[in-house]
Amino acid sequence: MGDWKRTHYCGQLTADDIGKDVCLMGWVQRRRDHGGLIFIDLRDREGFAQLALDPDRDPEAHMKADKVRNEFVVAVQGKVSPRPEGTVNPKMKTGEVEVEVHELRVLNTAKTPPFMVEDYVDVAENTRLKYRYLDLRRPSIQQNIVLRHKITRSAREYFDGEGFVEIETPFLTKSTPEGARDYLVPSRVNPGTFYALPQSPQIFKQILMVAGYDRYMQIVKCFRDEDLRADRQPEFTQIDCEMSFVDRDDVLRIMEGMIAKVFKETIGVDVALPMPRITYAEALSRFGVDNPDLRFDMELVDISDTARECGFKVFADAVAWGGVVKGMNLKGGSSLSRKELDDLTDFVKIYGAKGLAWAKLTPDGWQSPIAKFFKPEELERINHLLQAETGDVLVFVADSFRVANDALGRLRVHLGHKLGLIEKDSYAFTWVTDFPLLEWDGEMRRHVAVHHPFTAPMDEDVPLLDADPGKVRAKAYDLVLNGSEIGGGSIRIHDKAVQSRMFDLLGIDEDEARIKFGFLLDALEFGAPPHGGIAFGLDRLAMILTGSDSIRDVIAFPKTQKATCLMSEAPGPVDEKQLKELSIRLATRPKQ
RNA sequence: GGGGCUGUAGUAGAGUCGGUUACAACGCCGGCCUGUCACGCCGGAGGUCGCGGGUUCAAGUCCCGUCAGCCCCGCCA
Repeated sequence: MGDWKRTHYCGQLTADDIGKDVCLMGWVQRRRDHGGLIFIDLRDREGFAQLALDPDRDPEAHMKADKVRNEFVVAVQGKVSPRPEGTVNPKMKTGEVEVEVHELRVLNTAKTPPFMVEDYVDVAENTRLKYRYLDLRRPSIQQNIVLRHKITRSAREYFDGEGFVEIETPFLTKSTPEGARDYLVPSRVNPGTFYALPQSPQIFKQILMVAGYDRYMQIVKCFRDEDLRADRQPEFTQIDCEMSFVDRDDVLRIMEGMIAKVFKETIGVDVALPMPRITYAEALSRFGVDNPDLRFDMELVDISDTARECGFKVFADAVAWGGVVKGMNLKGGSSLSRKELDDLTDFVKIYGAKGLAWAKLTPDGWQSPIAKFFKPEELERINHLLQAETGDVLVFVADSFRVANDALGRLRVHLGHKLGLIEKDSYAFTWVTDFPLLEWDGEMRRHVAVHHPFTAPMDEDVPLLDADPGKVRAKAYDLVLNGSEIGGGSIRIHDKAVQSRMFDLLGIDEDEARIKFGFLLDALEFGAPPHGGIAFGLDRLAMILTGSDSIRDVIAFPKTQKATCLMSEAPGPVDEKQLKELSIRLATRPKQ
């Protein structure tokens, strides 16, 4: 670079800069050699600038430009000038100007990249991940990463203004029962023992409340050793909060404000407050899932009462065995072909449904393989319940409450996309409240916490803890955006007796509770304030705000579905010496 | 653990019914070109058809296995 100092970003040059002497530094996007004149598109974080190298004006710079190739790192000094009449490029932000280069320095050469560093090239994901540093140079990914920064900046600003204190909690901590599989870290100093990387800072943030910090927040990595999905990585980031002396409504109100500020400051969208709320029970009943996508209608309708008496054995039996029959009206869906309807049947089978009954509403009534099993008045009643009109398609699942809701709920979202019911750039928020506290686990033959073991039951349901634990509702809440759970939290138990009762119900005996998180139980006995909090999934929030289909597009260095990093080749084998220091012997040799 | 999709020059693709030397595009290399901007024109190089096995006179193509990437189920308090 010599003594050169960059004066401008490439992407920020405008007509206002005409006449200025500038120094730019960046990467060569493309070189266009006209025999005489050479043009170079120079790229940096902020965009592109066209460099013009004229052999008559600056022969030495022109000669150097002749040797320049894609992705070379180049510095230039020159004058910003208006482009000649007729050569303005309206497609380019800096298309009105160019830099007349007087001097050019090649700061570094580059091998020919394995793929073009451009937005529109379609490259296999494994190639992108192996050369992640090149992929990250692409403008669209850079915009995602910068937008992610804006999210955390806005959130921190907001929380600071609301009196929150950012406090770090340990990564080397203790394995806790319940929840996801832990990532373990062996302790060298204490042979045979392990730290666990936190699945969330849950216990520590509660202890910070006991410690009197009152309002805590942290933007923090969490680790869960579970299988990956398009929106799930083994290490991910939470915007984590906890507050003392608050009830549920306090938490929701303050958190809505944060989300609204983030939306305004990242993508300029005004979020209407307060956000709508729906109970867990209502969400399940109307949408089949606890993360309803409210960008479109097409609600589920329970027709069990009609199905119970009907002549179609599949429906009647399902109800007789304690299940339900639910249906959905695909408004104007008669354009769906027989093949497409069959595909929908395959779709619901993924979620355990045994089949999907369907009926097309023609001017003559039901056109359906199952029409013959129903009396006219039964069809009439079902049509009425589903508000069916000519041109609609009705679909039904008869199964257990869980399977019918799950299958139709997922089908609803599938069809919402397939039938184009979702308006682009729309953001439908809802709080989901009143989750059940506990869920019966048939395999483990005991209750498990729906949220986590520190979630408080609703006051009016506390008596049910003994009578009917499965019926107890929790002071828990999720924030759902466009059908994606972007945050979840609860008011916590701050009373040792209730906490002990909870462990009891979870089949965690006192000794085990003491070993696993006795320190929290101890802390609860030293003046724990009423408290509660929430954690937002930063990655999912960033996905939605950037319109990304994959979580990998909003994480600088993501992992593959097998939880490997193709760039660093982690995880990898370690030296025998390292293992010995850690008192570890391998039962399995790593695959070569 | 299970289901599905994909894998062919550096990149992303075509490759018919199993049949001659595996195509054209972008990129790359060389040459020409003074207003392009996905510059243009001419020429050239570049292949372990993911890997292993099988069927066959003959396999990119068919079969079996395996590996990798992606999507999903299970899992993810």
